[in-house]
Amino acid sequence: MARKALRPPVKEAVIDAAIDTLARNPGASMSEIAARAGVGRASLHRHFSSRGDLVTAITLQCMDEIDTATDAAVAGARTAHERLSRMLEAVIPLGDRYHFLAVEVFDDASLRARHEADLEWLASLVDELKEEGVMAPDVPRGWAVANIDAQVWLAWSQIAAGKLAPADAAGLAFRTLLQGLGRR
Amino acid sequence: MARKALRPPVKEAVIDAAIDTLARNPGASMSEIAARAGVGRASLHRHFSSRGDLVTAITLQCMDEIDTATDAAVAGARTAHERLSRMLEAVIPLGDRYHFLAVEVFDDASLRARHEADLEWLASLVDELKEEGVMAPDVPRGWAVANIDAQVWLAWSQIAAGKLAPADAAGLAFRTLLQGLGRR
DNA sequence: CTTGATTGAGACAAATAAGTCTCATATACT
DNA sequence: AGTATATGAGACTTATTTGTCTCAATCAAG
Repeated sequence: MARKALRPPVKEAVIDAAIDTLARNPGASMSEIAARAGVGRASLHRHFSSRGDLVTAITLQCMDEIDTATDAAVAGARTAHERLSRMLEAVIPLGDRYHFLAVEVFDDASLRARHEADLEWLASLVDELKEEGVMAPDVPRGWAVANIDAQVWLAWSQIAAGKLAPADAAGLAFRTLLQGLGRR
Repeated sequence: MARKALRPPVKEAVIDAAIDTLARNPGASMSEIAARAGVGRASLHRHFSSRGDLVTAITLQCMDEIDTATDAAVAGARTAHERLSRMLEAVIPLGDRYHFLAVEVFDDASLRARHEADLEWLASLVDELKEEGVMAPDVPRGWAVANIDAQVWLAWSQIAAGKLAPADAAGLAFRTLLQGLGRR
């Protein structure tokens, strides 16, 4: 049953290490990333020509992962209310990816555009929530979007800090979003 | 009535410029900060021996400003409910200071300790809110604290982006905290 | 007006990080 | 086993940034 000891996939290790490292410190050096990936520094440049390339590739990968997970989770849902809930359940476990996106500054124009598109998706979800009477109509669109974004970010931060059980996170974020922290 | 054209206070200009610049880009160089302050780069080192010194000084100043503003605003309030409201009203206009603190990583141990103390103050406010029946008792302490923190951060971000009127910000944050974005 | 302090500008060395290249080694594939 | 490919380690150059220093100009105060 012993699997042959395959050569570890360097590129994936680098991507994971970079997401992890850059999420904690956006100014981390290539050496730090290589060290965390358990890889020689030269190998980084074999897969990504420059630091900017690496950051762009990682950003795109994170966006893809989040979008894919969101689409799959939201697929069968009938109401926006349910879509919001399922989206949180799906995305919060990907918090490290999400956290990276929040920390990273998009210098690339196409990345900014892509991010805008994701925010626009959230904005139309907000509109639907209002139509369903689940969300108060007088809440500004941008405010609602920013709050949904923030809940995902917060949830993962608390999980990563060991202050929140992963199983509780999405439910807590959902409740906080719609009902706040107030009584009842 | 014409005031004598006094030499502009360099140190204060540097501090303001540093807060502003570092809030947007924590990795900003001393040259960038000097340029924004309209000051020679050498003058930065005349007032702050190293980059670390500057960051520490600014961090402390931001903490002091926020604590002072909070204490003054909260002074006359009778209920925790009112203290929360007044705190938001006082701190959100200092958002640039606050934003800087959120972005900055505390490498200095004493700064970390000071920040912990501020969070502890929030935590006891949370406890009081629960005793008053304003906040749901089953909300985890850390979650509540993180959410209050996040609302201040969010409010200022939206203001800075021109998406939210400064006059509406604190009220919106307060309502969102206690009632969420839900209807009623 | 004179004196002393502060500043801006620029030169300079040291440190750090990015990117390139080489070479010996290890792995995968046939 | 034999070959081609990928890796790790290190040397090296270049660019950027930090921190120091000097000097002429400016400003404030007596």
